[in-house]
Amino acid sequence: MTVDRWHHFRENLLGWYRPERRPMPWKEHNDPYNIWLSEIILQQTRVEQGTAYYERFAATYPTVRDLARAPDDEVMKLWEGLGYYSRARNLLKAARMVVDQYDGDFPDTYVGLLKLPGVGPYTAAAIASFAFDRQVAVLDGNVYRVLSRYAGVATPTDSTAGKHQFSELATLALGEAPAARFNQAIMDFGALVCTPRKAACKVCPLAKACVALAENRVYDLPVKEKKLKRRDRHFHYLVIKDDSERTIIQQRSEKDIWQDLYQFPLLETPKKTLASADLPLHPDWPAWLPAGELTFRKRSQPFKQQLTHQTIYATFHTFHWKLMPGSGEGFVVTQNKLLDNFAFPRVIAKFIEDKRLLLDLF
DNA sequence: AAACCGGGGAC
DNA sequence: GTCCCAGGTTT
Repeated sequence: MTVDRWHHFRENLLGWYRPERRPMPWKEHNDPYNIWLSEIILQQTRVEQGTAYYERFAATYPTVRDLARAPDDEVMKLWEGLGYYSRARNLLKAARMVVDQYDGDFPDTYVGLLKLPGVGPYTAAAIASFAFDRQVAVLDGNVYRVLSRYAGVATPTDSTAGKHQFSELATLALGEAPAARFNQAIMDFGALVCTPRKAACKVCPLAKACVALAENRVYDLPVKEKKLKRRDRHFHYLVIKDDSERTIIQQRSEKDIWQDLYQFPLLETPKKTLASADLPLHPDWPAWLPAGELTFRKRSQPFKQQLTHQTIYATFHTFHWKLMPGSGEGFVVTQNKLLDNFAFPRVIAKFIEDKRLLLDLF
């Protein structure tokens, strides 16, 4: 790929770009806090899905100091439903680091930004260029696709060699172009023109020099080498009610999915089938829960929750406990109406929502 | 280098 | 069903 071809790439990409073609609230800002907030929310998340969350976070926490003093549970609740919850934990850690160690000012270099938890190569480049006008190229899923096709590079993008090679290509492509505008442009271009399927090659301003198009390899690029492996998991939740509109929840602490979110007491089994009457025999049945004092009420149909690497089948077993204690080790007794204050995995939030619609519980 | 971490939407 | 999304961290 010659210098001339990257010049052509740059000029035609910038000629194509119109910021208003893909409106985003954070395009109106150039302050690091709003840029950082939007970039964390958008990691592995579609713009359409993340925008509402960004609006809520920006309204609730107008400055990094507001965010830094927010309670953990409140931030997790605001993040509920967005997934990849380590982002929310790192969001708070980073906000507190900026306030405590940087006097409320974000680092203004790529390397400095990389020190913040939850900020990797992409996000550091995005903030450095958008907020501080640094000359660094972003490398996200859109950029991999656009560059691999334009240059005809089949090196797997999820390999170490691929990340290196495409990082160099991105820097070549950027050249001396205005970095913020170029980075916005190439990502919008990947999202609107050079899309994974049904790419708009017939109207593409880069078609003339696109290697993949010339060699009819558009849909063979980019290449990924890792295959997706899935496993099934079967969760049995214990929904325990008493006579005064209370129920029992606990916070997940294991290094597993949904860390720090809340749930009903959980028993996991290798197989889908498990009679409600056999639940107390499960090795993980809580020691603080006297099976003899519980009355079984009903079991739900399995709820299916598809995650990227796991398929969760969740069954909810409802019991009545007449003499429920007020508190205990490792669990929380809460009024049903206060469940709204806790962040739950989607599958549990859906169960609660269903029950409320049926005026059945909660 | 490989595994792990969510949820939703397009096809 | 499969793939992808304004990726990052841990093992």
